[in-house]
Amino acid sequence: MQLPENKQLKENKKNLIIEAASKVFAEKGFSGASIADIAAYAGIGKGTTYEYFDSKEDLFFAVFEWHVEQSSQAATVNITALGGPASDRLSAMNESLMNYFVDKMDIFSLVMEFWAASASSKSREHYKQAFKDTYREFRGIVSSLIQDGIERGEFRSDVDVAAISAGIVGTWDAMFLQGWFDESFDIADTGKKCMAIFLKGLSIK
Amino acid sequence: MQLPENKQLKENKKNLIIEAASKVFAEKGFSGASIADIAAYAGIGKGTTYEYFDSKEDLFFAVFEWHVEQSSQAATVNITALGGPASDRLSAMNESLMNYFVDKMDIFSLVMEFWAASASSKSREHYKQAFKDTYREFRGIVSSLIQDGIERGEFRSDVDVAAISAGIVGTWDAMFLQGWFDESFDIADTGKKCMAIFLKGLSIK
DNA sequence: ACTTTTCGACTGACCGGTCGGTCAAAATAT
DNA sequence: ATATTTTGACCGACCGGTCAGTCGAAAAGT
Repeated sequence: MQLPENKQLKENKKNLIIEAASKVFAEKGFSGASIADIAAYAGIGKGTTYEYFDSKEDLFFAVFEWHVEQSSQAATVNITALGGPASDRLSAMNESLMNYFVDKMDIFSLVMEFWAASASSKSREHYKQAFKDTYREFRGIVSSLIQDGIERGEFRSDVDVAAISAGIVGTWDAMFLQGWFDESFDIADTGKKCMAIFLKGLSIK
Repeated sequence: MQLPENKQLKENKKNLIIEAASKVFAEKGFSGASIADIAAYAGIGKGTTYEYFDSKEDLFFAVFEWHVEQSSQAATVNITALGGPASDRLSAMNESLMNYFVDKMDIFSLVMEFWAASASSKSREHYKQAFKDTYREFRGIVSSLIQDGIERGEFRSDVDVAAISAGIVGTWDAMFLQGWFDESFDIADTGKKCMAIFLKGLSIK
């Protein structure tokens, strides 16, 4: 089979470019990074980039999707299988996401570039929609866990599940934002304590 | 007195430019906005802009400081005077900030541009420092309120005040982020409910 | 041989920042 | 009161540099 092999190669090079672009965009921002920079970093010619992506915007969006995919995996890994108390699973999810991002704090600058793209890029609506879906997905996962906890009699049933889910998901953004600006801010520790407060508020007593 | 009147005029025009720049930057982002755009929007010549600001970067930073000032006022107004229960004052602060931003949701795109500037602008350290200070200020205000509540016997004393403050302050960012992407997300309502959870977690019982 | 992929020189649009000229009003002289 | 000079805010044409995207030629693959 040649075609798949061909496709495979294509796909590999595409990923190579995306990873290079990810680094360079993270370093210099969307506007600050030039296609020439990215191509040089990837060790290819400038023109080659355009064999795989139609435009700079297009490449940037591909980088975006790639990272959405990655973090979505970090969120769900180790959680879905596990069948213990809901509070344990929420804590596990919390820890998994914290660790994922603390490890790659350097790419958090990209997240801010993506947010900005949702506000003023040419394809802002495209980014907005993708973020909207992603946040919904994350809130959905948390909601299910909370709902499960309620049904097990672990959590109070008079809480607004959607609101708390938004709060918990939001706390992740919040921790990274504050950690980004302040090196002395302990992201993982503060995140854990915030989760504890949420769990205390949810607890049946 | 001639000099102050002169200064006054200067100051007025500076503000005029800042406000125009604020609109245009919010609309098109830092890179997308041209000085020509901004000058046209302000109804002045391009060259005039440079009588008041050294560079585009400089102007953008002025816009940033202007908004930091504004939101800082929105945070503290109605709170410092009031002497009721700490939980009431926290709720008041929550509501004041929510209302301030919900009213001017359109400028939230600027916030994201500022965040991005802290990551990849030429003067990223400048922005980072300013954000660090601002977040510390906000966390400080919340901390004092919580501390006060603990001393009044309103709140439990075995909580990590700094962590909860970070959580509460972070929730504001979080609500606006999620509201930004999703029109059907009720920022004010969800914010209120999250604050309620935090207060429940803090409550002496 | 010929097809596919890679490449980087080139182009044209764009834009930040400069600068010499203009003009109205303030200061000064008569 | 009127004429003359000085000032500096204001302007936009212009310059120099940058960079996304193109394209034809060279290299690699088959």
